[in-house]
Amino acid sequence: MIKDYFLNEIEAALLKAVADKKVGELTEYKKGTLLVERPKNPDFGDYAVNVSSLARYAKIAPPQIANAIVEYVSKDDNEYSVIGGFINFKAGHKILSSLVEEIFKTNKNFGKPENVKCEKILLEYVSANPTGPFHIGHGRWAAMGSSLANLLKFYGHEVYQEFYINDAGSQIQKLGNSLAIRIRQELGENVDFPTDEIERKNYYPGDYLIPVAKKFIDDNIELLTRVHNDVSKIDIQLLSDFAKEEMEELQMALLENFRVHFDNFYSELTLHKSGKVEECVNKLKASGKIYQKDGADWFKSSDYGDDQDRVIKKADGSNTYLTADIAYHIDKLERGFDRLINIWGADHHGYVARVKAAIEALGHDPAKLEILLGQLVNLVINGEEVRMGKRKNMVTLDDLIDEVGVDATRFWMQMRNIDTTLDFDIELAKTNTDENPVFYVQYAHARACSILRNAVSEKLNTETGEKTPAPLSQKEFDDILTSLSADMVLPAVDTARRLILKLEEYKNIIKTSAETRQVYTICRYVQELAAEFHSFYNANRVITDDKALMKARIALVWSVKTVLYNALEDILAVSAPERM
RNA sequence: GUGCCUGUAGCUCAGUUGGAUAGAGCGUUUCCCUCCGAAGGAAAAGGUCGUGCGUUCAAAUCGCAUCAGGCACACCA
Repeated sequence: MIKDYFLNEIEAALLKAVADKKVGELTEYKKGTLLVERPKNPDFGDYAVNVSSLARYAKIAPPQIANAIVEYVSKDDNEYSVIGGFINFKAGHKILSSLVEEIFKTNKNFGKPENVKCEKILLEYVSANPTGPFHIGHGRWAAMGSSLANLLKFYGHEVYQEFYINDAGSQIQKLGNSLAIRIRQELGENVDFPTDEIERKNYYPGDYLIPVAKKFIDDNIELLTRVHNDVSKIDIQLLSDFAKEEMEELQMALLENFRVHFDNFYSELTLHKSGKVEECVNKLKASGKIYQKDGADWFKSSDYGDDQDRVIKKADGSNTYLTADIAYHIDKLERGFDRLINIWGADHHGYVARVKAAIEALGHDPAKLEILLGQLVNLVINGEEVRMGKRKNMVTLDDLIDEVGVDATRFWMQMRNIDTTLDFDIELAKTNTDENPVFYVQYAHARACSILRNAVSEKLNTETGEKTPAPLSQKEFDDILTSLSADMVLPAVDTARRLILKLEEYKNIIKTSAETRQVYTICRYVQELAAEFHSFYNANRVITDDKALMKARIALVWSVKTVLYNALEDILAVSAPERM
């Protein structure tokens, strides 16, 4: 990266200057104390280093230090200038043109860091209950999680994506009971969900079980005849399982449509059935961190930083949700992953301490578990926030995608920092295309493709009917793609410095984005690159009579197209159309 | 009451382990297509970085306090 190159030059020069005692009283320099930054004012240069922090040891003024360092720098065709305590750096043509060559050589792999220590990562996200359709919040985790997986893989890790199905517990009974009511309604009985608020909480009154009820009736004509349409005679477990499977199918289909591809769906139920939960409880008991109180078994999680102890086995002998979750995380670790990354909604933040506590109590390293807490999504309709909840007529993720499309939904869901509450303005995302950043970026890609098409197409004058030959023959164009050298880019460098620097930035964005798990920086980057490209396009003609210049600019356009495509399609899973 | 997240332009948000004149999009105003996609570009206006103290050469960034909003505080899942 250019910034690394620059820092290396500065540090090497500084060490030489120190050795020659030219930096006041400074006698040693530890690499890494100087930081490269972006000058606020681009006129100063492309990158800068502030040496002021050395002043207290050198006992001379920062400008003197800066000048001393620059004396020792090997400049090549790059520019170095000193303003105050800053050493500014302006990349020369060599660096810039070879960057374009690098994009051509690496293509799909442009920006992939080298020498990454590959970790085997289990990324768990969404993990919804199979009791209903996804709501909008799930969409955020689905989009972010799948893109994070793409990013981490590209970065060089091995990523296994898993969805934990919460298919155990009382909620499944609730689901079965709710389906029973819907079936009875379909069979013509005059029944409905309880109107009492507290009673109603034992049911899922959403409309979504109506089609499930219809399907159940179609599939079970014999059974219904046998019981004379008396639904109460049907085993409730049968209804629960039926509804659960239907919901799971719906969820899985939606995920695929949303370009989210899990490697595994892990059923909580199988965890209980396999005895792993019980095994886990026994191990915890053996560790001596369990005590009895009020007839329940308590885990002393407060010994590991939790603010209070937690029940692991209820007085009635059944396990809590936490118990299964502990067993699940232990199972993940035993499957040999180096790192577990979970995306959880912020409403689950209370669970972080207790799960980590249990991991530690069972002899594993809690630092292996990394939990990304995401703030929730608010839906904004007509400028008003609509609280999301599991209630009737809620807007489902499915509805949202129908209205807005997969591309826009994915982009909007991940364009904000995970720490901030996301306001999803449905009107804005669906009606107002020009306020939609995803269109802006896609437009840049389509425009780049269009220029590349025009470069090899003959032109027809609609008035005279005359044809002018293509600016470049297909062979000339292919030659650029197959054997572009840095020298060929040189004619375009002066008018494209900002664009090339922005392309270069992609390498750094990939690195920091992957290391901090913040995919939204890629959404921002892609908008910035699009803006630079639009600006470049308006200021410079790509297809011109100067063939060398044209080829150089074609190479740039191709580079932009490639980087946009890689970021959109391969990481964000947003389509990069060639025409719009 | 306790814990976590947030507070930056009229609105939505950036601000890279503290650095030069705090940035972008939308909205407002003014320009730019006989020529590669105007779904675009160039420019202007718009700020006490919630507030107050502190740390230091330097604070939107770090610490403390405080105000405001969100989320969570189960032998539910």
